[in-house]
Amino acid sequence: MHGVRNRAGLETRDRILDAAKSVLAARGLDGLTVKAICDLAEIRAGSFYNLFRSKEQVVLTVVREAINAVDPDLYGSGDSSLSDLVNAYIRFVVDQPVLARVYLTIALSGGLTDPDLGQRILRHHRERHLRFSQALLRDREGLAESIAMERSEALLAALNGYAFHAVIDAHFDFGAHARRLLSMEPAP
Amino acid sequence: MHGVRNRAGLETRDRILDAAKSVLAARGLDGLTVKAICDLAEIRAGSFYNLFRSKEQVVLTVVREAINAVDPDLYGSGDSSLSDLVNAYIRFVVDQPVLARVYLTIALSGGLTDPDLGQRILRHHRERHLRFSQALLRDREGLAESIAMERSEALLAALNGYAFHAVIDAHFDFGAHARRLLSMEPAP
DNA sequence: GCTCTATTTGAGTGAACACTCTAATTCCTG
DNA sequence: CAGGAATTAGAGTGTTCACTCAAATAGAGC
Repeated sequence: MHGVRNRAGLETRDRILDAAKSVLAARGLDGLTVKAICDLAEIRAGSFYNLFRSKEQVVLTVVREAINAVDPDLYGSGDSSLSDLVNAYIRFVVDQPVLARVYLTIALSGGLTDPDLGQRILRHHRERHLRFSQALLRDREGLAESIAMERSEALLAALNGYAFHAVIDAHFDFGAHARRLLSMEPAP
Repeated sequence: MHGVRNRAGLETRDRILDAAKSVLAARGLDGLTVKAICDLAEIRAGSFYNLFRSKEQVVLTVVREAINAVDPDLYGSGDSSLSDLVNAYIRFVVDQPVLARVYLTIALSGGLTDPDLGQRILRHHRERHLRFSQALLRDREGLAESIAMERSEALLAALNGYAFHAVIDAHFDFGAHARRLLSMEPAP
């Protein structure tokens, strides 16, 4: 067999990524050092650099995971309702607060250091806006497309604003607020 | 006269704060080093530490300035309309994008390193929510207070979400989107 | 012009950082 | 069980960081 040749390496790789996420949650992007990751993963620096080319590569991997987590069925059926999409967002923020914080942090500070990353995040945001618009159009038949674009963009902005609040305030009930946004949408 | 004894020191202090804001805008919180500040302000490290106890103190000073900038008339007449408040927010984000980015960055990463700062930002957010609610109540007579709280909170969240978008996307027209939020509010 | 304080200088310190390298070890494969 | 590749250990490298400090300078008040 060839597939299990690097089994140990894959396990270590997961430990590194888990440790990186924990450190990011506890100490932020500034506190994310290779030493901190290695200490938590109980490995030495040599192993780290055997599996990752740089610390930045670990961050990028975690961010990619965060982006996929917020849109679990990006390549799914494509006929979700608006509340499906909002509920997916709620699940992401509530179940994976660490990744939510990482995502926002990288979006803010990553755009400066790595233009590609900034572009990727913007593209992801535009795709999500499109999905929300299309879902709203399906929910409310007869709604003008321009109005749907406008309303879904505002809804998405409010969700992002609430997500921001949730990240900086552990006591904030993100789920309740997000669901309330849905009920504020004018009925069909 | 005693008041002009430290004139030179005050000038240098301003140069340091201006330089810090420029560096923050160009390179983010990670790129903010004492050396970068001193180079831009054309001073040596000794002068820096003659006027500030630490780099953190400079950051805190800049953040306090940002908080005051977003609420220019915090202790003003207290009878502003909702559009007044939104316009003040727009002016802040459009005219001072540097401070806007700093504010969001600090809110995200600062809460971890300095709990006081996180508390301060949350308190500021709550105060702003109250002002928005009261303005909405004045605009729409007969509106239930709980509904006003809910709607103004959603509006504020959307504004914050749009501000986030503006910070990571230079081409985003924040003013237009923010004003559109106002027109989406149900008429009186 | 003298004095005294505020200010600036610039070399220096130690710690922390990301990352490298070689030798040892583990463990799959044949 | 032997060969070899994958993995790991851990000391080490050079850089950058925030911050210090003794000495030089500047400038206001008498």
